[in-house]
Amino acid sequence: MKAVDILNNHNLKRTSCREGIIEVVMISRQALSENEIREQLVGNYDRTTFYRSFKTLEEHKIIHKIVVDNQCVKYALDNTITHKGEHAHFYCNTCDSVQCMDKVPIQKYQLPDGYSDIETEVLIKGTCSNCKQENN
Amino acid sequence: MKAVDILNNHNLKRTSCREGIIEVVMISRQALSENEIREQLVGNYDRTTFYRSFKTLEEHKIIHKIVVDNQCVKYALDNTITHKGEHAHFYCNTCDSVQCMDKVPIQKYQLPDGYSDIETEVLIKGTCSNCKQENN
DNA sequence: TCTCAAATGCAACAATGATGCAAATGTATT
DNA sequence: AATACATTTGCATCATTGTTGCATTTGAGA
Repeated sequence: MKAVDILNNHNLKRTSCREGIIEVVMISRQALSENEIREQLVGNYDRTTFYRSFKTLEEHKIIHKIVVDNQCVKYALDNTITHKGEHAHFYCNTCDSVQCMDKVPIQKYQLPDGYSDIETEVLIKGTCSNCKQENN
Repeated sequence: MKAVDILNNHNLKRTSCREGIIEVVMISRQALSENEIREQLVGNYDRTTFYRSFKTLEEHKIIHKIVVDNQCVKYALDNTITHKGEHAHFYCNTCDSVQCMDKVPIQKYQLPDGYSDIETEVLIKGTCSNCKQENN
């Protein structure tokens, strides 16, 4: 699926900023921060445009946001595009990267009476395979 | 355990700001934001002092931070004080409250080869028991 | 090509995280 | 109880991020 098709499917205008963001996020194996995405984009966009593009893409479930700590926000393609289901996220303490763990499904949690869950976010922090190798 | 004792145990100076924060957090059944804590404090402290107090208390594992979305940060007593172990957090979409689910332990996730986990954060979003009742 | 809603760029503001430094304060010692 | 010193505070200041209003520009259908 191409970025343009995704935009069309969602009745979103094809603007170079949106198209660029989707393409960058689609290629990357890791979730990317706003700045990491900006660096890989061809055009130069105003911060507001960028911000609003993220918001739009997120609202249409084309990308999803992963918040590690406050002040550390990353974006990745959404499940509805990748068709890989709900998954845990991994944050590497060493290289600060964030990855969608497509093979690690979210487990079910039993809540006390009266509580109902709609969505569960799992963030696993540790050392990624890349950084582990470097220690050997 | 009193706030003063906690500070002493960690070799931290007993300042009214730190003492106040611990007391407020200790009493509350819910995790509280910076502003919610400030409102309940007697004294009036500079924002920087406040910020640095949180940082110190967090570093000494007296309180812990729960990040819901970026821009939504709450604080609660840490496990090392409550002795209740690692637990999931619950965020109520309706009333915006955050609670430590002491009875909901973190489950183990099987990671791909090469990845090692140090810590797992689980945030369950939904409707809390209070808000559910109100719908009846 | 024209039209119009939608998106962009710019200005501006709020909230939050963070640091340097002088003044004030907590605590151990005398 | 007074002193001394390291720690903490308050203030100024700055960077980053989230957010909104508005005039201009642009995408896409007629």
